[in-house]
Parts: sequence; C-alpha cells; structure tokens
Amino acid sequence: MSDRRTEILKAATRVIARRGVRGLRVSELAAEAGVSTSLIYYHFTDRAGILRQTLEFISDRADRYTAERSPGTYPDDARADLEQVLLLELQDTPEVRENSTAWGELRASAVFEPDLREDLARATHTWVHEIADLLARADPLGTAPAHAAAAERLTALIEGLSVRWLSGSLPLDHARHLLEGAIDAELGSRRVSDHGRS
Amino acid sequence: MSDRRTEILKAATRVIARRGVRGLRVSELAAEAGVSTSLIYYHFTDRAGILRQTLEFISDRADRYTAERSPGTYPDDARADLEQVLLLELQDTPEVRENSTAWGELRASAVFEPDLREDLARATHTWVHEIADLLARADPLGTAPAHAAAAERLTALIEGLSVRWLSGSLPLDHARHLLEGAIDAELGSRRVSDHGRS
DNA sequence: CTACCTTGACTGAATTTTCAGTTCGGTGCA
DNA sequence: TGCACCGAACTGAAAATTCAGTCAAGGTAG
Repeated sequence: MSDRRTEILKAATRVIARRGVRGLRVSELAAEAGVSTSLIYYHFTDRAGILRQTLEFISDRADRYTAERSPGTYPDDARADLEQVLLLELQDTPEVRENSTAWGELRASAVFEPDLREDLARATHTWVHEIADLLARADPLGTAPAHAAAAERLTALIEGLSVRWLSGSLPLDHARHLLEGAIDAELGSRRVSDHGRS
Repeated sequence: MSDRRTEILKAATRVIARRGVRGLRVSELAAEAGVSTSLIYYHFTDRAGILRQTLEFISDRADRYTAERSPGTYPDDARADLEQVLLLELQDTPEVRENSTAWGELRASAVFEPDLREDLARATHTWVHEIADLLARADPLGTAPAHAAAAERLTALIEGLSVRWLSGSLPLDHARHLLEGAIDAELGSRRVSDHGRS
C-alpha cells in the first residue's frame, strides 16, 4: 500500500485529473510523486504502461469505493439510500472531482484505445449492478430487467451530467437537482414525497 | 462553402472523430484537407485556434442540422417527433458517429481548456432549448421549467449513452432502447404506443 | 491597353520546442 | 552483493510554429 509504485499510481490519478490523459507529462508525474523519472520507467516500462496501469488502478479503486459503502443502509428507506449513493458522484470535494475527472478521461480515451475498453466495461458493469440492487430494494414491485435498465440510465445520466459540470456547462446544484428529478421519473415519484403530478 | 477554410474545418472534424482531439496532428490535418500546414496557421493562428473554431463549426452545423428538420412534424404526434429527433443522435451512420465522437472529444477537452467552454455552453443551451420545445408540444400540460429540466436530462443522458456506445461499453440497440425508456419515464409513458413490455 | 502596384491565399523548407525514453555514476540499506 | 532508488545530463524524433517568397486577381494611373 505505501509502496512507491502505488504512490506513483495515486500521483498519476491526480495529474490526470488536473491535466487530462493528454496533458500527462512523465516529468510532471515524477515531480508529483516525488520520485525520479527513472524510477517511473523502472516500474512501468513506458508511458503507455503508466496509462494502462493507472486506469486499471482507477477502476479498481472505483469498485472498492462503491463496494465498501453499504453499512448504514436503512432498510426502511431504500430510496433515500439510493438517492444518497447517486448524489455522492456529484459533489465538489477534491476526491470526487478527481475521480470523476479521471473517470471521464478514461472513458474518453477508450473511444480511441481499445486496450482500455475491457477494464472500463467491467467497472461500468459493477457500478450498474450496484445501482440496480439499490433500485430493487427501493422498488420491490418492479421487475429485474426494469431495474437493470433504470440503473443503466441513471448511471449514464450521471456520467453525462458530470462532464457537463466539469466542462463548465452546468452548475453543480443544478446537476444534482436534475439527477433527483430523474430518480423521481424512474421511480414514478411514488413514496412519501409528493412533487408535481404525473 | 467550398472555400478552403471550410474544407479545413470539415477535415478537422473528420480527423478529430478518427483520432480524437488528443490525436490531432496539424500535419495530418493538412494532409486530410489537401493543403499545406502553413495554410492552416494562416487561417487559424495556432493549434488551439483550430480546436476552438472547429468546435464552433461543429456546433453551428449541429444547429442547422436540427433546425432544418421540422417539415413533416405531424402536429398530432409530437411525441413521435420528439422520439425521432432524440434517437437521431444514436445511429451508426458515418455522419452521426463522426459528430458524436467529435462532440464528445471537444466536451472532454473543455474540462481542461477553458477557452472551449463558452462555445460549448452556448451549443448545449441551444440543443436543450430545441428539445424543451418539442417536449412542450408533446406534453402541453406540463410547466415550462419541468420541460426545461426534462430536456436537460434527456440530452445529458444522450451524451452519456453516446460515450458508452463509442467506447464499447454499450451496444447501440441497447442504448436506443434505454433512451426510449427514459422518454417514457419523463413523459409518464402515456400515449398510444405500447412497446414490448418494459 | 499596359505596366505597375497591392493584396490575399497559399507553399516548402527551415527553425524551434517539447517530450519520451536512455544512460550512468552514485547512495543507502537489507 | 544486489535491489530500490536518485539525479541530471543527454539523445532522438515528433510536433508545432515561423518565414521568405510564389502566384493569381483586381485595381489604377498613365
């Protein structure tokens, strides 16, 4: 955990979040990690290697990230639980911002680099599943396929909202508001809260 | 229209769609457009200028693209109209693929290049408005703010689905299916059409 | 009409910058 | 002894950016 290699990977995540995959300079990474350039090549052979392993690192971390939480989870208010988990992704904390940015970069890079697709698809799948489970708990009457579809929609929406937020097309509050609306739309806004008609 | 500058912009769109903003080499662009590198600098001062103006070009083109259509638009089936317009963005034709890819790249780049943000926000705004109008027609009983919010959600969802599709995490049919589901969720799935279940 | 000038589009061949990747002598430590 | 590591100079190639100058159209004065 505290080994140098992992430090470099963490630093790479930070640099990618700050400058983008395209803006990643090996020398800047070395500086950020507080190591020499040589060490980077010692551990990861070349730039592509850095990228590949960093992206793997990011998606693993994202897996753990969602897998870890679930202790509180009041069984009587599954919907609030769901809402909380989803809104977690739209927050202006360094950690979330960093993760979202890096994740977005990873997604965008995968469009042109098939190597990355497998990791990406796996991580996406894990996330969608997690949300589908929460949906099933929040809406026990729905069918499994319906939950799966809703989960895919909600997660894709979050990705869409995230980039808009990060690219300055959408204020964060508004993004959160929209996401809440989507949850209402998906769950038919039954449950306690009233909201307008439909 | 047939002037050299426009040719370069078209070529830039193609190159961006093929290699990404990251992979855009000025010399490759020159080759693609069949002009000298120097001419590119003559028209667009620097690489950043190429990107800025290409984004403008793409968004203008997208404006026209949606603005043009509207002749048929059966007033009695505004919803089908809406559905058609939205699904237009999820198609495997060279043109749509090129536009979506380039659009996604520019959106992703804007996260790190504030110069691009203004154009991007303007184009996004125009698109959202267009969809909000269609929603208003399809659901005359809803309020304007509700339509605006739904339009933002649907367009953001399309962007999210697009990247997933282009990055190989989601088959196109499935993306289209999910989008249809979102429209149902937003419009409460009233109206004639039955669709296979869910 | 025509010799001269201007101007904008355009080119090819440099020049300059930027990076990834290498090399190597050297340090500390298990 | 050998592994993990430093550091800084260096190479080489790929890009970006610049520059001096060509070419054709259009104007204009003599």
